[in-house]
Amino acid sequence: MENMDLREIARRAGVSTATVSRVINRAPTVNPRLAKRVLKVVDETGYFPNTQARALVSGRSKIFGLIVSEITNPFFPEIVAVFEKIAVEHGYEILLTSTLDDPKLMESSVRRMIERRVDGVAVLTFGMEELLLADLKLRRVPLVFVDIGPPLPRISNIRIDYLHGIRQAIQHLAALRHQRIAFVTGPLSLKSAIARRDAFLESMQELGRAVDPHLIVAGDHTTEGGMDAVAKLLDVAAKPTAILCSNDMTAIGVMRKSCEDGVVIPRDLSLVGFDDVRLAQFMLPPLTTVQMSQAELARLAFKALLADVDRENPMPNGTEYALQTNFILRKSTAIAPTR
Amino acid sequence: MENMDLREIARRAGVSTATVSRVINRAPTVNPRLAKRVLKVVDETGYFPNTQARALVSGRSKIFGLIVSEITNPFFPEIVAVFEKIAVEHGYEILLTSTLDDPKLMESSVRRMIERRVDGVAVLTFGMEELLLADLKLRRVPLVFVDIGPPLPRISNIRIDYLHGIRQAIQHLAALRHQRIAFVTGPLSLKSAIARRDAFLESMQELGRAVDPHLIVAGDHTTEGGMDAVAKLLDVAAKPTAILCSNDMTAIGVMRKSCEDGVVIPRDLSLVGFDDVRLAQFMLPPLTTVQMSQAELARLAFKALLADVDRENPMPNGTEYALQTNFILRKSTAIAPTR
DNA sequence: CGGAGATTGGCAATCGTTTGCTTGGTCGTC
DNA sequence: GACGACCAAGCAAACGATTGCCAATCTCCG
Repeated sequence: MENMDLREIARRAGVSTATVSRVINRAPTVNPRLAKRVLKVVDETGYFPNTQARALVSGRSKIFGLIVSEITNPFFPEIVAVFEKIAVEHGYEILLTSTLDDPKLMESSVRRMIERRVDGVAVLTFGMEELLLADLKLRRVPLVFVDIGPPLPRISNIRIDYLHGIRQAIQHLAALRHQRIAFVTGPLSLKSAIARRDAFLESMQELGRAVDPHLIVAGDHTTEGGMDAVAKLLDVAAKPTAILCSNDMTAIGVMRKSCEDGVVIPRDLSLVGFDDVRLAQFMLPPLTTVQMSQAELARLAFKALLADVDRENPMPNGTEYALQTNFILRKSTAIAPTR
Repeated sequence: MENMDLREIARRAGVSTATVSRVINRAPTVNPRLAKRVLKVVDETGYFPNTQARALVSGRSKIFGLIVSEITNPFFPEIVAVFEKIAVEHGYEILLTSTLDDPKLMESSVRRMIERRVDGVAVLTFGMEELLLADLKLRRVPLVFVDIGPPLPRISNIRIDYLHGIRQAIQHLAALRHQRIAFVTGPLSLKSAIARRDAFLESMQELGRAVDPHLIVAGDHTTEGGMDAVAKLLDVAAKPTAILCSNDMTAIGVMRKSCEDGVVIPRDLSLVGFDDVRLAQFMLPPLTTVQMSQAELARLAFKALLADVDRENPMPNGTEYALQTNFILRKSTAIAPTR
């Protein structure tokens, strides 16, 4: 029961290991009656094929790597969950690594992926240095990035339309008569953080609004960063009446700090997040935010990888996928306070 | 560069594959000068050993399974992060699966673990049916459970002292003159949910308090469950002035719903959670809770697994580890309202 | 200088599959 | 009735490492 292998199954069923292998892999060339006999033995013995042996000879590990920046950031677990679900449905496992945006860890992540011979890697770090991926590229492993992948065969990109949702958010705030709208950025080492900031600037410009540079402060996509940002913003002479944050964690930090300082949201200050983390709706007040669907992102990433694996002649410039962002109205914004 | 194997390294270094293997595995019997020469070649070629081939012959996959109930519950990502970090430090990878407390998924989880030949499994679902683990037991894979593992060789248990923290919480509420203290349970199919409820009952009894059965309502460890629970509790004739929840997600749901109903925490209602999820401190008001350290739990689980792997003659009744819980005072409790 | 004992490194079997090639048998067709 | 086409099943060679066993070399001492 414990140490079953192909050979043993073959012996018990009175066939060769080749036949058993074919039965298990549903090869069409095997006589149904024989197949049934073999399957019966497989069932009775509780035999499971050894994935490593299989991987060794077939050259396919049936593992996809998934690199995220930080699993404890609530944005990612949802992605992991969906990606895992789909992967399993397709017979894949996932090798999950967190980089914490630390180059050392990125390198170790990539190394781990190569050692385990993954069949593809989804890089959802929103800004990882491409350099470190040289190794992966070299090995012709299919890759999928968010926004930053180079146009090469077997490398896909998911292009995120940050502007769409952010523009809606800004228009919403403008309609509420907010004159001084601040923006808390993410770490500017991340391409995606820059893209969000730029989408903010562009949206403001579209409305003919000048942006006071004092109203753009740097955060780091953590709650702590959000708290620090508020401290800076409310210290300014002309305080903002609305704040847009580069992600929800930042916004949650802003809420927390404002509350401590006696600033009431949304009465005194309107607040908009970004990501639409599941918890956003459970904040008090429920957080208005820009949604970037985590489930959809995971689906696209998997689809991209699966499309490139087994493909003999891949697109020479890779494939592109698009993901929309959308404004979600909840309760953390209100008409601007009159002074 | 791309297709390096032991043989090729051996050829280039002018030695046999056996020697290369020994160098890589730091066998003490190889001449240091030779070793240096081999390592140089390994470095130059960017060679990585093939883990599957290694696993096949050595019988050790260097993978630990990690079964959690739901990765999107903020309690778990922290565990995953710490477990992963330690695992990597020890040369292990992790195979993560979520069961969503669904028997079908539990079975598929176990099957996936066996197929990939994991060297051990940490079952952190807080109440998985033991039945499904029959397969794993049979294969002599080291296992670690929370509270519910049977006393068998290579099976460890992490015993959680729910009572300690919960007793502190109840004493705190009693000191604030709360007469009517309610409890929102988790899904009672989980052993851990039962244990928490029992700890609540025992703590109340210690203080000579009778518990009104109407003040114990069923939740399901989700925010939605917490919201429903409040609806039931505040509908009762003699409303509670304090609520203790079986986990933080439930407490967050309670906060949300209370707020909607105009009940102010902590003025009108004191609230205590359980788990001490990182986000708890960012709630408004910051959530008072009972801490069960996720990092420590992950550390213990890994330690338990590592201790049992490679061990020739394991403890006949398994090993036990203990994890304390502790009361964490924040801002969601206050003196009972006088009516 | 010779031989015992300790090192060092190579040969080859092995792990559990997949799969190209071969073989033996069945069937249809002329 | 013979021949080729076709199908099903088996043989055996990989895949890329580890490791037991043995042979060669070296060391050291009598």
